[in-house]
Amino acid sequence: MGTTECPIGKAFSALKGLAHSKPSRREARRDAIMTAATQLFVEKGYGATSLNDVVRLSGGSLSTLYDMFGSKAGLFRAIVTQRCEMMTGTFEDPDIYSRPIAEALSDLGMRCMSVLTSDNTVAVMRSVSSEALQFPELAQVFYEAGPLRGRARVAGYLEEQARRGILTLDSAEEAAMDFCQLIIRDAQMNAMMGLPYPKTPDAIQRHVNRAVGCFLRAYGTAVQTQAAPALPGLLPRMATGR
Amino acid sequence: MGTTECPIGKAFSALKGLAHSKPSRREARRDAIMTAATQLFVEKGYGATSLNDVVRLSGGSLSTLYDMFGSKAGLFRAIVTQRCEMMTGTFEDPDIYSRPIAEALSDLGMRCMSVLTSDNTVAVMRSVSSEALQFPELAQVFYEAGPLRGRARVAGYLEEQARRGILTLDSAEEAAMDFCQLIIRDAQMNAMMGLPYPKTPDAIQRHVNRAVGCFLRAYGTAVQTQAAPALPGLLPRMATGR
DNA sequence: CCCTTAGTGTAATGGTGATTACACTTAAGG
DNA sequence: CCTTAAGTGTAATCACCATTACACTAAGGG
Repeated sequence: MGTTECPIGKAFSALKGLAHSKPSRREARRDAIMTAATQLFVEKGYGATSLNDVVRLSGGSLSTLYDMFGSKAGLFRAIVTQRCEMMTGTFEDPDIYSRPIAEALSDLGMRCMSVLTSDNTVAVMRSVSSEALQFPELAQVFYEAGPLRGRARVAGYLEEQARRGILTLDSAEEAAMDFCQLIIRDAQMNAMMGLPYPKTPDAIQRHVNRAVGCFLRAYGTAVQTQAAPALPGLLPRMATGR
Repeated sequence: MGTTECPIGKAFSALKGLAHSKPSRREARRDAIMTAATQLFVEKGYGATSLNDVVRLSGGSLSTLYDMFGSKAGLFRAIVTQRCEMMTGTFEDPDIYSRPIAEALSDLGMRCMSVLTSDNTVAVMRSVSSEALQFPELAQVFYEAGPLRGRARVAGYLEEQARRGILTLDSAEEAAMDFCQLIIRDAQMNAMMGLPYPKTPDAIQRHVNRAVGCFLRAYGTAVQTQAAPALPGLLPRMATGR
């Protein structure tokens, strides 16, 4: 069809991912290659995957791959940055500010865990750290897309709660880090190394609630509380500022 | 050359069961190869290091290398397990039980950080996670030598303090994990990825104190005021509003 | 001095895999 | 239908590297 012929538009839509209606052959090829390559990199690792493997799985031809990505490294970079972008945005929940803090934190915590232990993220982390020596730039890309952004979101929330007198903090960033660490714990590292970590929604929820309890004991504005903060029972207490 | 008595080398060979006095040429060769290989694996990664590189650096010959380690993978395994063993034992300090808790925890925390951010450990972690797909057994070796042992040590200490009524915990293991995470934070991950993390003793000390404070707020047995802080920077935050 | 054993050097062998070259086939606009 | 450009398949090219083979040297005990 006589849809846009402009090559610039094409390049643009390639970058943006969506834009025009035309899957434009090239798009399709590109996607197929990236999908296949991602799968293989995840399964066997970057080093152990040959481009012939990729092509065999994606269909199409080696020549096209080179035409599109320039080199194996280029393909790798494209995939990692693409998947980093995917990680972003899972933290959005405009609703948290209107909910009781324990509930909101639990929600943030669950999102945090779900992002961090998703196959995609684990794969990215493994790739990035594995190839950190060959592709140092990617660590930066990952850092900005993941930890930095996620933590900023948490910090923003914590700061607001501090303003309301519900939390007591000297630095929202520091507290946000603590929060994230308490949530994540060793799940991140274990996932990367193929060691076990909590996987069922149930186990995760239980773990998150525990972590939230711990965090609130450390940062909740002091009322002399130590009584077991089973999550639901934790809510009422917040009414009295200090 | 240098066949003069090296007590350390001797102790090493004693470990292996061959208690005989000879540093035996072979020992020396073995050490030289492992040292060289370690350096290269750390610098360039396992995949990017060729055995010829190793031999070029260590002196000696490829044949001997094969005679001793059987294959590249064998050499890798030998190195990783050796360095895992090195990680163990840095946590020993029989003295902690007699000191104020904040001080003891700070000490544990410092040890923890120093083990975790040592070049050696970072290298091991990077190697293990990089090659997790090819050598899944190594993850286990690492886990038992590192996190498991370290945490057990911390848990033991915490348990005792709970018995004394200084801490309140439902599970010493859980609390120990929380402690370790608060200490380590993202230093571990960042180190692996080549991103920045606190390096100067001063920065580390400051960070550890902060983390210990946080931990004690969460797990210290509740009294109106936090148990006497023996460390500067550990002062209770209750007083300081913002 | 001879023999054995461990260690050395060098040069195959064999395989793998990134990258390129090239001749061929589509797709589709004009 | 013809032309052009993109996409395809296959087979080179070129390196690199683990692994092995082999002929050689050093050391030390007898």
